[in-house]
Parts: sequence; structure tokens; C-alpha cells
Amino acid sequence: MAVKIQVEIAKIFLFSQPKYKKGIMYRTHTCGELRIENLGAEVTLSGWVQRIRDLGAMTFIDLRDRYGITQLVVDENTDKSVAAQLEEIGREYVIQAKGIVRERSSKNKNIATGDVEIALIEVKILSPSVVPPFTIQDDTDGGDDLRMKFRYLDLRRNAVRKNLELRAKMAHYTRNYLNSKDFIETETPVMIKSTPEGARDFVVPSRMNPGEFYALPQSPQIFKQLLMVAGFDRYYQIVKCFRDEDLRADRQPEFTQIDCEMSFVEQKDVLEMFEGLTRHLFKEVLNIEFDEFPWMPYSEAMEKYGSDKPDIRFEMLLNDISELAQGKGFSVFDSAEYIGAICAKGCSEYTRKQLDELTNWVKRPQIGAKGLVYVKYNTDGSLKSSVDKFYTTEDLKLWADKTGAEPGDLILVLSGDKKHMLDALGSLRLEMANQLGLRKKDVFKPLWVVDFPLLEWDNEVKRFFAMHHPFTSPKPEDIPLLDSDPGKVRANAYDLVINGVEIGGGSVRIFNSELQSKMFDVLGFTKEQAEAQFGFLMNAFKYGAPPHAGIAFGFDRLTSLFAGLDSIRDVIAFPKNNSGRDVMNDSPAPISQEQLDELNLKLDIKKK
RNA sequence: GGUGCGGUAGUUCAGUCGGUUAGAAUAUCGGCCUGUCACGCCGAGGGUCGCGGGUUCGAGUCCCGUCCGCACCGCCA
Repeated sequence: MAVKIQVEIAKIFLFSQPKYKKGIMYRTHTCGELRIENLGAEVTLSGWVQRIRDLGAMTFIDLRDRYGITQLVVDENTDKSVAAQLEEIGREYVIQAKGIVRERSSKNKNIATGDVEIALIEVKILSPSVVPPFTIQDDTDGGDDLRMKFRYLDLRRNAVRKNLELRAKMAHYTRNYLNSKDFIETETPVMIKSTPEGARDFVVPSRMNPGEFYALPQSPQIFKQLLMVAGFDRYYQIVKCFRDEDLRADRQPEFTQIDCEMSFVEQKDVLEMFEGLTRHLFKEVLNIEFDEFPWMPYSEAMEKYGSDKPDIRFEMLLNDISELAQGKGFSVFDSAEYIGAICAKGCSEYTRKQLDELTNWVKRPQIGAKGLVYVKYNTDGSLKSSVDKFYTTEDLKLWADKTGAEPGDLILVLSGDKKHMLDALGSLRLEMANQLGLRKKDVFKPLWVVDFPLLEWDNEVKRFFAMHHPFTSPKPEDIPLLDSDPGKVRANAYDLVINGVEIGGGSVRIFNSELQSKMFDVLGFTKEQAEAQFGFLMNAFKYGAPPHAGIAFGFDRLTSLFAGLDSIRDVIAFPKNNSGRDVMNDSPAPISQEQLDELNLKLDIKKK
């Protein structure tokens, strides 16, 4: 009940229009507020001039604020001085307009205020505007680059503002849910200590400690674990995190996480809690409900989908046809470690040109396959492949059965080393789904991917790295393997995946300083290094650490998923560009020699 | 670090095989217009074809280099 009331209050808070008492100087109403019920009222509106339509004897002005657009009118009954003032006004001027609400003689059904207009009595220019570099409209003429440079103008546009309103709403309902579950919202420091594992750190020089640096957190990981030691029991924070790595459409150097940690819980408890959060958000924001979130082991995701973040909106599973395809004299297949196939429904009519394009697509360095074998299962039941020399119709029929292909389908086959080909087939699967329109933006399929490997071998530096992070607990039954076969150890780690997007991930943590030492040992840390980097955490564990586990959701990704957008830039007010620059304020930028001197820094720029 | 695509009017783009004065739409400015709402009609101004070099009688167009933007690979515990 308490939750319900909170939610209702939240709705009122978020979606009501501000109310103004008589006598307020700038406006009595917003530009989205007036309706036919307000006829005859004398009102004052303030906002931006969207467009002026001068018809000669009468002029219409669209006045815009974040709530909507209201039409102002000047005609033969309007005071001449008002008409004269309109001469000065242009696009994006901020004006204050006083007038009488009246019914339009021709109404506009496309906008909420379309039944009424304001007959002007008085106009005041609050702030003039130069001609904007692009039009501030839903269908703007501005390109991405220019809109980023003038982001504050871009943000005036409905589409962009709506994305940020959605973001605010998501944050709001996230807090509602977690607060109702007794989580304590706690801030953790932004200036912390650099750690060698994981992503590159952004660093901040310390003036008072010459030659020393803070790092910005890649996540509040250690602090939230210390909060568990402190007995906080349930912690959350909607928090900025920083990683100095190259950008992508879904990766920014500073990004926001819903970061959480819980005590006296096991994996199941965390998944239930955050499945609950996910359901809450979908229900409140999109009015979507789900049956169940499947749990899929990492190994199954890799074998069946060729990805640790499978898009399960559609099937098209990967099939291992090595046994069926080997030993028939086709040397490419016979020498391959793995031969995998997917079935593209209804694609048997693909032309030679389309198949060549697909072949070129998988041969690109990003995919890196040597070639593509296809089998057309024609609607007349015949089978035609690019390797007819080596395989009989009966052979190909077995492939078709294995992949679930029926007449009218197309089977695509890749071969090579297994790890690489699973990945390549996974990419091909997504590409085919894109071509077939199977990745619908308004369909959402969440799942938990579980049982990730604990460690990943790095061939370059010849050592294991933590796949998640070094505080992740191995599955208890796999702990003996830490000595015999560390690569086989599975972790109590989990990811939430929706529509092929990694929304969040977490793990059950190690809370025993001996096991933690063991982990550092396997990761190749000396006792001294472990002590220097994480000594305070291991020390804290000596004072009674509760069993704990946590998770973090990528808030930008979650919001862009809800908005049906591919780029998280669209849900960030002031994002960085592809090279990590803010093109609006042109940062990063050099600092003065005085600042460098104060920080005891000397630059030695190798290149520009 | 790498691959691909792109950079032409304020803006979004077109520009054929290298050949006349580089076009369209939109925005801006001026004129006309009493029911528009992507108003309409008439007219005007607006170009370092990203930058540098090269080939050529001649380069927006071809070549080399470079800068910038976007997508991706590497990277992102």
C-alpha cells in the first residue's frame, strides 16, 4: 500500500503542470496548458517563438515551452503598437505575451492546445535571439555534429527533451522501488585510488601531494563492499562512473550506473530483487509485464547464440554440425575444429548477389571468417549448396534436420576454430535478424546469463585475469579447480541481458580474506602488491564481513533501450563525441603553465 | 592502434566520364497576402567545394598526405 501511494505521489509530481498564483510576473499558464474551458480568460504566457506566420492583415505566432505550443494571434482588432512590435521578433526570441483566450475558427487537431488561441493585448521581448544554426523543430535540418555543438538548442527539441524526461522518470521509479525495499542511498567518493585491473583510470593530480594522483572510479565496487562490512545491509546509488577507454554508440567515458549491494544474500536473492526492479520500471514507464526471466548458463549462451548477451527475441540458434559435415572429403571442413550452422527462415530465394554480399560481410576483419557455405532448402524440397561437390542431398538433409530448416529456408555455415566461429556466427545471426526485421524495438525479452567463467586467460601476458572482477566468488563446488584447472572455475556471477544489450551485471562477492588472498594469488599478484592495492579491503574482511552480493545496471543503456534508441548519447544531456571530446565547450583542453606548476607537473607530449 | 563511410551555401544534400557562370530544398532578408498551423505567391543575398600537396591545358570530381565526424574491430575487470 505504501508503495502504491508513493507511486501515485510520484505521478503527480512528475506529470502535473506547475501552478501559478495571481500576480506572478512572467506567466499565468504554460504553453501546453490552455483548453477550451479557459475561453475568455486573460492570460500571460512566456516562451520561445517557434514560428511566425504573417498573412498580411493577421499574424500567427507559435509560442513554445517544454509543455507545448500555444498560438498567438494579431489581427485588425489588435492594438497597432503590438503589431508594430512583432516586426522586431524572430525565431527563438523569448517573449512574454498577454492576451485573451478565444476559440479558433479553424482548429488544429495535432496539438493539445489546438482548439484555442490567444488574442494579443501586449507583448514584451524578454530576450532576443540571433538566427539559430539549425531549425528547432521535430524534423530539424541540423546534422548530429552541429546539434552537439549547440546541444542547448538541440535540447529545446521535443525528441531530445522527451528522452531526458524519460531518463528522469526512470531514475525516479528506480529510487521508489529501492527505497521501498529498504535500500540506503549512499554517496561514495569520486576521487579514489587507481587500481591496475580492469579499464584504464582517469586520474586527477593532487596539488597537496606532489607526484600523486587520485583516480576516478570505474565503479564504487570496493566502497560498496565496505558499506556491507559496515552493516548497511542494502545500499544503492545512481552514480557516475568513469573509464578511459575508446567510445562506442553505447559507451561513454563517463556514464551512470544503478549500483547496488546486499548482505546476507545469495545469487538467487539478488536476481529476484533486481528482476523486481526491472519489472517495476517496465510496468510503470512502458506498462509492459513479463512472464518469467529465463536463466541461461554462459556456456549455453555461447553454444546456442554465439554471444554472452544473447538476443532471444528470435530463434535462429547456432548448431554444431561438425560430425555431420566432416569426413566427406571437403578439406576446409575436415580440418576445422568446429563447423556451425544457422537457419535463416524464408531466405532460400536469396540471390547470388545477396549471398556474395553476406560472404563479403563475414570476411571483413571485424568478423574474420574465411568464407561462407550456404545450403538453399528450396520450396520444392530440393537442396542446393555451394559445396555440392562433396555432399549428397541426403547429407544436406541431415544438416537441415539438425538446424531445423524447412523448405524455403537458407542454411548458413561457418567453420574454423570454435571460439572464433561461435562469435562470428553470433554476429551473422544478428545481421540476418536485422535483414529479416526480427529485432523489433517494441518487443522486450529479458534474461539472466549465469555461471560465467571466473577467469580468463590472457595469451599476451600469460596470466589469468578476472572476467568480472577480483572480488567475485567462485562457485563453492568449483573451488578445488582453482589449483588444478583455474580456467574451468565458474563464478557466482550474472548479467541481465535484454534484447542483446548487456543491461547490468554483478556477482556474489568473496567475504573471506583467505579466499580473497587465494584469488590474488591465482591472478598473479604478489602478497605485497595485493596488500598495497587492496590491503584495506582484506583488512576490513578480518573484522566480520557479512556474506554479500551486488549488481550494477547501466542506466544510460537501460534508458536508451526503453526509448528504442541505439545510442546512449541520445539519453545524456551533454554527451562526449566519438573521440571523447565535448564539442560544445571544446574539452578536454590544455591548462595554463601556472596550473601545471602548482600541480608539479611537466608535460612531455610525444605527439599530437 | 586498425577498417569502412562521410566532409560542397547558415543547414540538409545533389553534382554523371575531369570541361560553360557549382545547383535544389530549407533557413535568412525584402514585397504581396484575413484563418494559418511544414501557410502560400514573387524576388534577393548567400560558396576558401575541410586543409595541404600532386597529376592535368583544365580538379568539387583523379592520386598522396592530413584534420574532423560517424559506425565498427582492438580495448571496455
